[in-house]
Amino acid sequence: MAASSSASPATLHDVARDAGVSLATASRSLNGSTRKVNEDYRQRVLAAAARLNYSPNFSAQAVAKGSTSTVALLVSDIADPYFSSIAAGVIRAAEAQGLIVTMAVTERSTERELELVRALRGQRPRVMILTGSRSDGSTSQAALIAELTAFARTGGRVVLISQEGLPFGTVVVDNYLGARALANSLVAAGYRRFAAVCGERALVTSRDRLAGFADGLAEHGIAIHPDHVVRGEFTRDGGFEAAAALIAGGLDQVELVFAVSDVMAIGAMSALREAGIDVPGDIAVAGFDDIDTARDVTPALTTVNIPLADLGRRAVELALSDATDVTDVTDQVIRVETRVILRASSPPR
Amino acid sequence: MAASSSASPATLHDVARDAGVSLATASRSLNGSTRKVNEDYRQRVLAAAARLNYSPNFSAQAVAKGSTSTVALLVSDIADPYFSSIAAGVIRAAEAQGLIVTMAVTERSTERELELVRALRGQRPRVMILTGSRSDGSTSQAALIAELTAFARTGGRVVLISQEGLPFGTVVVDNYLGARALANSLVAAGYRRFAAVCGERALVTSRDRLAGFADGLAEHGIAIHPDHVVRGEFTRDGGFEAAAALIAGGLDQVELVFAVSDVMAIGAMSALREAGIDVPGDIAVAGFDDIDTARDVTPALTTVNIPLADLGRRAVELALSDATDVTDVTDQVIRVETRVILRASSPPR
DNA sequence: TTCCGCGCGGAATGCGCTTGCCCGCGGGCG
DNA sequence: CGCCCGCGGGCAAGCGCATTCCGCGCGGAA
Repeated sequence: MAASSSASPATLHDVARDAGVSLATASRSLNGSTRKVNEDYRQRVLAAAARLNYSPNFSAQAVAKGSTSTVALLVSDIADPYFSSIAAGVIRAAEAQGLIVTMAVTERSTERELELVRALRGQRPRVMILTGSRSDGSTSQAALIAELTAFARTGGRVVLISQEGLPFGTVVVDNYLGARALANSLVAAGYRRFAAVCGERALVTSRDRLAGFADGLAEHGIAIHPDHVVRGEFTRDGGFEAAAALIAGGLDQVELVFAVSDVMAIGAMSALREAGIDVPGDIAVAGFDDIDTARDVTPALTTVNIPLADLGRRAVELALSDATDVTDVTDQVIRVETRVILRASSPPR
Repeated sequence: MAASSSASPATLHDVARDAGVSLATASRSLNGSTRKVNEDYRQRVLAAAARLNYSPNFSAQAVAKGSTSTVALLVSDIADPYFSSIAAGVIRAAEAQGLIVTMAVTERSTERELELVRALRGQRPRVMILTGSRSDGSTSQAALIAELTAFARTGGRVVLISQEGLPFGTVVVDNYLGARALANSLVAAGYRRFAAVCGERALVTSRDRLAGFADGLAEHGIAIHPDHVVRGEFTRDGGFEAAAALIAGGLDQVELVFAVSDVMAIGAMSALREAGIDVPGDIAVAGFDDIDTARDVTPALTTVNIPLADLGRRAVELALSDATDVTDVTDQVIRVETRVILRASSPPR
């Protein structure tokens, strides 16, 4: 006692000595290998481990067996409910398999994403899950793919969430179809004049949703006036600012504002409220994602449901499923369904 | 090419051979040790590394130098904005120091928390950050402390967020004072009759906030009727149900419902709304935490601000600050300030 | 010209652990 | 009664890397 300051952790060697057995036996007792070990010995080892408060060194184990049991997860912004829900799904599924999750945040920068992938590769994770919308036209895109490919070729599994077309396992949301269905529902509810709050032009997700929505409207001969399509960051504040711009530009007869994500929709609602515009009295709003808070804002937000936690869960399942030591089953695609949810923010007209 | 399937990653050895230098030189070139290495050689090594797409094996590095550069973070529920904001702060601060964050989720179970701490110890993280309210009276509490102590004694740093009294570095929020200040502000705003929506009795955070609030009211000779203190899970749904119970029990002349957390407050607001009770027309609401969505609900939620991301940031700073190889500077306490934020959910009466 | 010291590359050691392999022992079968 | 086989303990060889120490070569001082 007392000497306290910073001893080093007990090693397997210590345990073995304390139990009076060999290293091999200690190792085999503690994580049951294929080999059996005499129950007496096993108990002795377990007791010694407990006595010494032994905790196996994962790094050493990883080095020795040449594989880890970690999952690396890359998200744009963990404070964003969209990502945190997905992360929750990933973590839950991973922990169920005894895997540990390491997480990194790109802050929506593709350069940073590349850096992080490079860094995470050093962990030799079993699985690497990337989420967040791809931006095409990014210069680091090619480098990213190269890095991921290198990782995959050395036995790593890559799964992308919500971004199609890359040669890896993928869990996608049908943004286009979901948005189109939403548009149809809204037209059926009596809306005719729309505005849209979008993310930056390069963001595939934003673009797909806008396209789906526009096409849905087009089926009914309705178009969104170009002036009524505004853009901002793919965040709550981006939605706020875009909506503010929209208001400043004059919303004419706009009846409903479609925001390409719930967080943007919520920002937009705040902007409308601040401008003294009543939602849904003066103008209706709809979003996309069905994040938890969508039902808690007032009026509750009409949106398109995505089973977010499921996205995460299925991503790890997809990653782990591959017993198939494959050439290119690697680019499997799981498509999850969306569902239009009409709430008070878009009452029937 | 083509052979594709699962080669093993390039090792430092490969790089050294490819560059025609020794292992030592390669190592020194790639992560600049104290020793200098001839610029020519260095370039050769760098080139070889790039050519082979080399990525250093962190596990091996960890084993070799006997220390890792990871931070382990334990939260109750990553989808809860309270925790995800803290996590965001932790991750940002950790990444700024070149540390990798591994995350685990306790799902509010103390047994699970213990298991996870045990597991995470195997990672030999530099720092372990636990967040989430302590529940006293838990049987695993002692075992948890033992585990953490063992970890700390072997050189690990433990930091607790928002839970006082344990012999480790701690970042605390003054829940009591914050709630008391809130009570004072609300009384000043003209409120006199209160109800409270709380978490389970054992949750220290919930208890402190309720106590502070009650004492704040007591300063003005006001008390909360025991029937008007309801309990539920420390979640959005818990708040919803507790408020529903409150409503069912009859709210008499209650003017304001204080929920001990914003998520519970938001649940409570939903319950009130569903019961046809107008907020704040019929009844006002206040919460605690100032999560992002507090300002986006309607009416915007009166609450007590906690700089959540800062909590995370300061936790890692505290953990890393200790150059002091100490006996028990380890139980340092950083106290962060709270700030009452009055919003539309509690207009002056 | 000789010697010493310094700068820097390389061989070797070790980190904590897993696992292939050898070997001793006991039991079943011929 | 002897042989063979299988069970299971232990030895030791790594896993990929950092780091210590050794030694070589070169430059400057005497």
